Amino acid sequence: MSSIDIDTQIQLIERGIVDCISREELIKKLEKSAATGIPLRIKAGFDPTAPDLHLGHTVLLQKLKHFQDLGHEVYFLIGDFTGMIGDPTGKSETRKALTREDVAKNAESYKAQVFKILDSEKTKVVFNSQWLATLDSFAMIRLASELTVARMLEREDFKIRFREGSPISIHEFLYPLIQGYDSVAIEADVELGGTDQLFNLLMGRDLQRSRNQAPQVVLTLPLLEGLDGVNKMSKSLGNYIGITESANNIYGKVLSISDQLMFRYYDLLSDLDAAAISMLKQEMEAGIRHPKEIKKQLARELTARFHSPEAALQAEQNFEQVFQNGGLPDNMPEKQIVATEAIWLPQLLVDIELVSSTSDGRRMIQQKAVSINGEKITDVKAVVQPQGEVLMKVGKFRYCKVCFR
RNA sequence: GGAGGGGUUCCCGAGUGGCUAAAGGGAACAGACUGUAAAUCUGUCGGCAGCGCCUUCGGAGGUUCGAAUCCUCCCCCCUCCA
Repeated sequence: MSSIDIDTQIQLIERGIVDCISREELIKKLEKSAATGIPLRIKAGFDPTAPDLHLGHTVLLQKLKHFQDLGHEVYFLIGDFTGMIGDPTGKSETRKALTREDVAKNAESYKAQVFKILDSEKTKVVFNSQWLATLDSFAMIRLASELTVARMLEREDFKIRFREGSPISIHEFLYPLIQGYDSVAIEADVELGGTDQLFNLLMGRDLQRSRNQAPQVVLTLPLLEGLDGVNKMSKSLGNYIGITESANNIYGKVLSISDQLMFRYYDLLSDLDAAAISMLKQEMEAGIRHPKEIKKQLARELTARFHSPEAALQAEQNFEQVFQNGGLPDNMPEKQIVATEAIWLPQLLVDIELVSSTSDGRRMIQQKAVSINGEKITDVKAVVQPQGEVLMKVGKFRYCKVCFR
């Protein structure tokens, strides 16, 4: 398919991946594709409930893009059917069933975000309800007969929960089964997923084999740690950088990560090659470059990726102005407040959503975190006269311009 | 079906009649120090115009001057036996 030689292709594909099962099969598939001109089918599944993509997702999306750059075809699978079962990996919350409208809406939202990275020409968006909704119970039981409980318990997550006596619902066993069946349905050549998906991905191979298909090659990618540097990046933990966030947010959040985490982000997210990254590391360790400068470079790169180089520079200027020089942002949230009488400060803070309750506001004032027009307020009984515009600030990050009317 | 253990504030987890808005840890937030990094130190961490009042310990009732703690019924989870 691609005119690039196989070695170069493999090199690109293998960059940053954790598992490749198996390399030989991958090479064979690439060779065959090159010979026949038929692109490989690259599968990756996504949960239909969370259409807010963050940097963690982009690790996988970038890899899909690599395949597209090599001429292959991406099957972007939205698990609208499996979403109703709930992936047992990690959180065990039962998910509520989504309506058809929800799914359609989420899919649109996905597309808008995903094509910031993927090439829409080489992407097929598919829904697994297409083939799963018509799978009757007879077929389902037949599918279940292809696996054993012992095989299921090989999976780390199940093994641990079984050993500890935590509940495992029967339907959770169905999830890997169905995900594997998806691979059969679209005759995937390669499936990508996070390292936590390894078991599910391998299940696809098993089922494809038992149905006389060539087993898919499984590639796993590392899970990106969130801003806390400990847990994996996820929306529910609030430790994420969303790809649709403002340039200022992306830039600022990247700069707030720890130095240690910074190189992890370089490794997993940057377009710089390994040599360039280790050079940066050396420069930092030798004291030639300040870690903050290196972090700024990363922040610029990532901000530019989801916005533009110009926007990234602007975000940097904004950052320097606001946080390094203690200035004010160019555009901050504004709130209109209608009032005729003086407002008790904690109440005002609640009204403009800078704090969650007046008790909280009172605490912030006691902790010297509140300022009005740059002036620290320490009296919890303070009131604000409703005139003109005032700049309210709580802590380092919470700003609001209040316009009284 | 039988026997036993358990559900506490964002999370983990103490608490078995008043001194308990509830120990301790984590997370989070604020302040100091800084590079909006890490580490560290200090403080806060249910609500309320606040030294007092109100709402919280799976749910609903009850006993008591007083209940997270005792009783009754219900819901949910776990373990062992079948």
